[in-house]
Amino acid sequence: MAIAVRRPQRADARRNFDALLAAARDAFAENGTEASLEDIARRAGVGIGTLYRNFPTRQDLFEAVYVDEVDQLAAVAAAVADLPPWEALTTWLDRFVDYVGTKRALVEALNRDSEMFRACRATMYEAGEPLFERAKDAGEVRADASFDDMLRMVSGVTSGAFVDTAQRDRVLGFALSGLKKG
Amino acid sequence: MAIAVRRPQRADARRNFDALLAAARDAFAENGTEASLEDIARRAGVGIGTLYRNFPTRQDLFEAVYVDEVDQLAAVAAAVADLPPWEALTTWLDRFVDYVGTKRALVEALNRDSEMFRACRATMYEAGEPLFERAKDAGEVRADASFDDMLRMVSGVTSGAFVDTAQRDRVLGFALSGLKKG
DNA sequence: ACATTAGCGGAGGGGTGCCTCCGGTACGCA
DNA sequence: TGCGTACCGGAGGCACCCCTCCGCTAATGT
Repeated sequence: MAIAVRRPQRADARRNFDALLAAARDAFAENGTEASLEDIARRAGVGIGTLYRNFPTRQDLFEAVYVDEVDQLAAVAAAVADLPPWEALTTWLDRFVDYVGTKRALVEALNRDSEMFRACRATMYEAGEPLFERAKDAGEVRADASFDDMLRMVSGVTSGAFVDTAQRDRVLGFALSGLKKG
Repeated sequence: MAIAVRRPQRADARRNFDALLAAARDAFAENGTEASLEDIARRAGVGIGTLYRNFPTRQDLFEAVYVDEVDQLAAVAAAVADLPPWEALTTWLDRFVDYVGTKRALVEALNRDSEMFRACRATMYEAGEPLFERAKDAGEVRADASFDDMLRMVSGVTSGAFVDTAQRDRVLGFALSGLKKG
């Protein structure tokens, strides 16, 4: 998957570029997709003009952040490949949840449409779907559920509000057990 | 449960009050809690000043709308009381979902804190929890789940994004089946 | 060391939203 | 019908955000 915005050549420019990306990641995590661009520039210690030069549209910035997140998620999938089917799947989902919990921008993006998002979604599916299919083949997952169903279920439950983490995990457990065969 | 803001006396004032409430309901449904107050006044065909006179804070307006919604939900609970336990529960939840689907403000409110919200939550629990406990007593629902768990699970799943209604219902079905005994 | 030029950053114009304030309107009562 | 007043509505001040433009700064390469 090709990065859409390529890092600038000059050292100072590269520094700014990276600072913006980091600031944007934080801001999107805190405030969702609607985070203020001026605030992001401020956090990055950079002029608003610099932000716009590197990322002409909000979409561009968001995509740049999003690519990173998806890549990390794909990496986790590879790391759990040798666990038993159901464990591998839930372990990956645990990571997915931890990950997504603080980054609701990612969830909001699940339904965006653009070249880039389709590519990212493809990457995520390539990473996670084999885990899902393996669990299904092992007879651990009901046959009428799809990977997409599961992802949406998990991100739905996760993005809701809970009294504490324990409740969230418990509820997520209930929901997942509804996905198991039987 | 006492209504916080009482309807004005004069006929024109009462008209405006009701128009504002209706406009606010729509606006909150469309845009969530963040809906623009000026837009609400505009929809109601009323000056912004009138809005502020009736509802000094956004919270006041929101609460006034919220009270209505909760009352309607409570009414539905009474209507399903004579179905078999599990059916009664899921029927109520179906209504809850339909209801909440177009009114995300209500979901956002699940975690708010204020005199009024506590009261509303109490009302909703009084309405729905008996259905839940009945299903549990009938051995249809796992013992380690609470009504609160269920509500949050359902509203989480529901508030997520889905390809179509069919997927949403399917996924909701999976999640609910995870709540069943076994 | 210095010229070139990529890159910087913030002022500023336009838009929207929040909330207050007060001159004017029209409702309800006699 | 006419009066007093409850109520109206929007202008206006402030804050924030988006995005563009351009004079200035400093990284780079020779």
